[in-house]
Amino acid sequence: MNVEASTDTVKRNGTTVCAPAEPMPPVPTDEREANDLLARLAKAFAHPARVAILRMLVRQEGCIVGDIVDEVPLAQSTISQHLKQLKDAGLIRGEVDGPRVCYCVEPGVVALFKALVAAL
Amino acid sequence: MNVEASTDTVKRNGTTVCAPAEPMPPVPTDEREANDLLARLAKAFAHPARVAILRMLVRQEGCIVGDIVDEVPLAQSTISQHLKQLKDAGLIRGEVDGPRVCYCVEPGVVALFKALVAAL
DNA sequence: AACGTTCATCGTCGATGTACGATGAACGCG
DNA sequence: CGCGTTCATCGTACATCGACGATGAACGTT
Repeated sequence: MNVEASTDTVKRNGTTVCAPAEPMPPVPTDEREANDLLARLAKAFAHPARVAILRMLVRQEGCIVGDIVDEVPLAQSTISQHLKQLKDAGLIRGEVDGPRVCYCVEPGVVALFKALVAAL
Repeated sequence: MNVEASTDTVKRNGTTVCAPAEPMPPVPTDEREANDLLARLAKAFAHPARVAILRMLVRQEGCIVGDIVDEVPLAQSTISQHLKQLKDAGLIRGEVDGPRVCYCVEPGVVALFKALVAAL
């Protein structure tokens, strides 16, 4: 059976939305801490698939894993691994929605990354 | 014989300066290219030592490898490897200065990285 | 020409990253 | 309850990273 049950241009995510976002964490004053943090966040962006995933999440403000699997040409397990890396870096958050999982950007952490890069 | 020949608070880099900088490369219009490029640059920042090195270079506008080896607690060969990665990413440029090598930031590429991140 | 200094490269080793298929856990539905 | 869907995790295989010491190449100095 196909996924197309209700409409023909379904986006799986439907109405799933995210919990309220956290505020932006502070930029470390200590330079070594700032370096470590920037490196950790940069590492999360160090793969094209993860950049693509994060862009998707930024665009549509919450997204089901299946949507990502449809758009990124990688196996489902591989995408799940990339999502885990993004989550471990604090850049995204996953919320269970029945049998599915909705991933959302953590805008504060993205803003922190932008701030760290802009301060280079 | 020590390096301290002329002054006692020597910075090895002395008067070594960099060639004029290149302008900022264009931000790719194709999203996949932008993702690849951002991932490639982010990977260069994905290690604290490389962030520290780049910060040094930004601060003092041109730097001798020995200065970096003095400030970063890693073996000389390891630092050379990190410099190579930064160079391969296009973020820095090395110019031979007698027996030494002066590394300089490529400000256009740094600006490109900032632009790509800011556009997230 | 011989030497010391400076830096890059090589070889090695363990750790981590990336990809996949297979399996498992959680959930809604019939 | 049994079943299909959805996603995470496991196990595996290969590539790359990150660190080091040792060696080599380029250069200035003596």
